[in-house]
This record gives sequence, structure tokens and C-alpha cells, in this order.
Amino acid sequence: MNTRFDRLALLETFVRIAERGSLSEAARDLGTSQPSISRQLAALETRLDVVLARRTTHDVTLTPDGLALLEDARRMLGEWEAIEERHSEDDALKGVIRVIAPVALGQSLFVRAASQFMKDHPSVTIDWRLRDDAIRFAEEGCDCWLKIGAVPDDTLVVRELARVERLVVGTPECLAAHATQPLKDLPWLTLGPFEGNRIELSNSGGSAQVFSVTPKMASDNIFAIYEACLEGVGVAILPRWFIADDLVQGILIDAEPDLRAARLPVNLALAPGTKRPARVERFCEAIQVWCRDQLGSSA
Amino acid sequence: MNTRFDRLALLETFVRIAERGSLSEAARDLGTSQPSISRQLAALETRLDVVLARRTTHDVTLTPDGLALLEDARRMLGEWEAIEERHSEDDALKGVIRVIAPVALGQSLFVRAASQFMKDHPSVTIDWRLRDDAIRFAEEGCDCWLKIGAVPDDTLVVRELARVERLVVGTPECLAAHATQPLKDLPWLTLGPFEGNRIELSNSGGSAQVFSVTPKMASDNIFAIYEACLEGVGVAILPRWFIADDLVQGILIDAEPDLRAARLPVNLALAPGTKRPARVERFCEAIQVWCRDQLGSSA
DNA sequence: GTGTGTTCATACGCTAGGCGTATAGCAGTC
DNA sequence: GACTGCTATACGCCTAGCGTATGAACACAC
Repeated sequence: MNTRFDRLALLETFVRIAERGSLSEAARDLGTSQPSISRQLAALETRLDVVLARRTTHDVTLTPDGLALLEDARRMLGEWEAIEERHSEDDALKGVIRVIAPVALGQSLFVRAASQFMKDHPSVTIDWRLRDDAIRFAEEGCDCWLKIGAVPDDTLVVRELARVERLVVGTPECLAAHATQPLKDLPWLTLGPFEGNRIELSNSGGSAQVFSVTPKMASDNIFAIYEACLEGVGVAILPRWFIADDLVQGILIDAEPDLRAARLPVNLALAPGTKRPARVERFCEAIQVWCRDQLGSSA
Repeated sequence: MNTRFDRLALLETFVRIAERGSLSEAARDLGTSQPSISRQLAALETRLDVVLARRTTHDVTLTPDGLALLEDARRMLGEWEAIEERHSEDDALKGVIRVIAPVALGQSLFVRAASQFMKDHPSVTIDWRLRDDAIRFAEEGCDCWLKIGAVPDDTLVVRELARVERLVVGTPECLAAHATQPLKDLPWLTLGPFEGNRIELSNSGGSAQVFSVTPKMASDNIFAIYEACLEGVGVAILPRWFIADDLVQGILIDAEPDLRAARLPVNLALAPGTKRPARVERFCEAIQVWCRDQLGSSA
């Protein structure tokens, strides 16, 4: 089988097929004909001697082998791109960067960093998806993953961006109303994924106190907790970046200046590999710098 | 410039050109015509918009850009190979593995491991080059580099294979003749790259003694030192694997059973990257296992 | 200098591999 | 059952890359 296809082009169409779930749509995307796509997929399968996708008349689903190839194909295409753009004299970044970020950070703080990046690089497009749950990175086709807490995938390269400070806050009224009560009896507003019903605070000396609470309200959404807190319903553990303005304005008060919840690490995860497209590399750098400046090492 | 070249094929011929230093020879290697090679190189240069090689009528030398590409090209071709062979049902390894090993280890101990590997995988060829000096890994085109001591290139992936035990040995006669002398006054045979004129020995408790000597003989070749030692000229610090048989036969004697020179780490260095051809991956595993078994963690 | 041998680059058909168009077959939807 | 949208296959076309042949440049020998 002496085929003269460009192997990287085959990978390109394969990735496109995987992303669109259809040969026809891939063909439209790539500005070619559907039979061409069909032939290319067949050629790739012949070449690798493996079935990459199950075709029915109405959809295309990758086989496990196809899924495995998808990851490698994306990486190799990225590497080729890095090679091609290394010597392109216009150093203007371009293309799309796919980012997955946690909901809370992604819709407020981080999106400002991303916006700045887009301003700095007008030809760059960002696909900004907000998700808090663990993702199947390899299948998503995303370039970088911002994650609060540990990254549950040890095949990825992880860079720590910051460790965010979290403090106990409440409205002045709320705090005054419960001033005489011990900590554990406050009306706690707890954020599901982090606290559950167990609160752990420690002072700068490192000595910790741990106690269980029956939350006034529990939620998996930080904005809900925040709003309830503003309403004076109770006290909550919130990251400093989230309530910095309110602290300045006195709307919320640091209830226990000596006590802090454990810092939450914010990580940046990338697919492993030696070379990445410049736009991805630069975006990651920008995010890192931005975190250092905005969140600080003590943010 | 709508070219239909297979980009990976372009990289392949480019690497071949770099290795052979000639378009014509590359053409012969690849079983094609010289004009074809010429066109491919030109196409790659056009595509990347960079001059990769200076051609004179009698030789081809890579530009710095070409040298940079060479590294990436080798990596990408390796990755493609890994993809292709992942699903090849015959799990027989094949192809050539290029290894650079230290002279002493490479011509005796390690070559046995390599031999075993070739026996286990008949279709594998090994290009076994022995060099003690630091190499420009990226330019050499080698797959793995066995190195005594630290690997002076932090772009490489390093795996420690063993830490070899080194002891003071001499012939029984030689040791008897100098039995009354303090260590530092023995007729030392020193191995240049490691000892110089400064001997450092420590006991199992960790306390060390250091002294300078004026060597009876100094050399950068372990076999020379070894032969002189066998001749009874003096005492030498030699690795256990090197003189294990002689110790058993009583030809050489462990002069200071309580004292040992610092263990020398033996490392395996690889080009970074996520996927390597199976033969390389398996060879490295084999070497690691072999080292564990033959040299042991206390070898 | 001249000759010889080697190198790389270019010119010129040729050929075959990949393209698009057209069509067939199939599955789900209305 | 007609319709729609999908993938696979057949068929001719077209061109990109091939090999052959040739030319220019350089190295070395004499």
C-alpha cells in the first residue's frame, strides 16, 4: 500500500473527525469533500492497521484505539505547529487556545487575565470552558486546564499557580449577633467540595482546630454562599480574592484574623510533551505571571 | 505553495541528509534519486521559511536552524514510529538502537546486557559507541546515553541505573610489601577523571578520610590502571564489578574492607518526549533490570 | 592549466495518487 | 413511504512529485 498522503494531514483530519463526530462536518470544516475525508480516515486505519472509528450512517464514534491515537495526534500536531512557527518572522500569536477553568475563578478573576491576553494578542481566540469536575483531559482536546486543588491525572504536567488564602467572613451585623458564641456554633455557610461539614482552621503558628458543624446552608456554588453571606445569613469561608473588595468596604469582615482555612492550591495542567504551540506556551506564562502579580504567593 | 509532500517524510529525509552530510548519499540510503532529495529539502525549507543547510558542491552543513530542527525531527519521527507500532500485532522489536556508553563499562559489562537484548530481539540492531566525554546529545542522533556520573545536560531525562561500589585493591604481594605504611604512602595507581591526586575514603559509619597522594601512576584508562595493579605495581581504587572475579580468585585483595570510595552513579539519559519507539523503551527497561540484577543497588 | 570525478540544482515529460463529482446504500425522522 | 443526511464506492481528471538527463560549481590529481 504505497500511499502518498501527508501523515500529519491524516492526523489533522482524524482529529477533526473526532471533534465533529462526523466525516461530513469534518469535510466542511476543512473545506474539502466528504469522500476525501472518508479516504483519508481509511488510509490512516490501513496504515496503522487498526480500526479508529465505528461509522454508522448517522454518527462516527471513536474506538478505544482511536481515542488513544487522538491524544498522540493532538500532541504531534502541536509539535509540528511549534516547529513551523519557530521561524515565522511575524511573532504575532494566532489560533485558538482551549482552556478549561473552574467556574468561580473562570467567570471572574481568571477571565480578566484571559481578556488581557486577548488584547495583547488580537489574533488569538480563546475557547473558555468552565467546569469544576475532573475532566478526561486527553479526550477534551483542551490545551490547558486550570484546576483548584490536586490534578487527578498524573500523566499531565502540573504547574502551581498560587495557593489562595481563605478566611472566615460575615457581615458586621451577623458577626455582632453571634459574638458570644463559640466558633462551632456560628451559622456556617459551607461550600460543598471543600468543607463538607468539617471546618479546619489554623493560626499562623500552625496549631489547628477542627470541628464539625451543622451548616445553616450548604452549597456547591460559591456565589450562592457569597450571596447568603452578604444577606447576613451566616459566616462562610471564602477566598480572599473573592471578597477583597467587600473587606475594604467593610461590607464583610474578617471574623477571625488569626485563623485561616488551609490554602487551596490553584494548578495549571498541561498535556505532557516537549514542544507546544507558542500561543499555548505564552498563555500559560501569562497566566502564571498574572497569578503571581494578582494573587501573589500569599494570595 | 501548495505542496503535497508528506511532512514526516520531509523530516525523514532531512534527518538522513543531516546524518550523511550529503544529498546524494541520503538518496542512496533512501533508495530514491538525488533530485528528489534536493526537492524535498527545498520544500521543507520553503515550508518552514528558513534555510536548513548550506550546500556547497562537496558537502552539506546544517545551519543553526537546521540543527535545532534536527532534534525536533528525530523526536517527532520517533513518536510517529511509536504510534505505528503500537498496534502492530507482531510485537517483535526491530530497527536500530543507537547507544553511547562509557568506554570501560561499554566494552565489558554493559555489552553483555546489550548482547542479551539482541539475542532476545533478533531483529534489533545496536549501534554501540563508546565515549567517556560529554556529548552533544541532540546532534549525535543517539537514542540513549549511558553515563558515569552526572549528566551535564539538563534537557535530558535521566534515570539512575546503579551506584557502583569502589574499593581499594592490590595484589597480595603488593599489599604485604607495604603493610606497615599508612594509606597515603601506598603506591597509588589513580584513575584521572575520578580521583586526580586526592583520595577520599569513608567507612560504613560515614566518617571520611581525605588525603593527597603522589601517584605511582596516573591514567585516564581503567584497563591500564588495572593491568598495572595486577602487575603488583601498586594499589588502585576500582569498581567492584570490574575486579569481582579477581577478588574471588584471590588475585586481588580488598585492601581496606572498612573503607570505600564514594559510589559512582551510573545514569541513563534519554531525549525528552512522551513516546519513544518500543525498541528504545524496552532496551532501557532491559538495561535497568539488568543493572539491578547484576550491579544491584549495592554494586 | 586541464582533466576527472563528485557534488547539487534545474528542466522535462510521465505517471500515479489523490481530488471532486456523482451515485448507491443505509438509517433515522416526519 | 417519502425525505433527509450520513458514509462508502466508482470514475475520470489533474497535478504534484517522480526519475532521467543535463548543467554548473567545486575539489583534487597530474
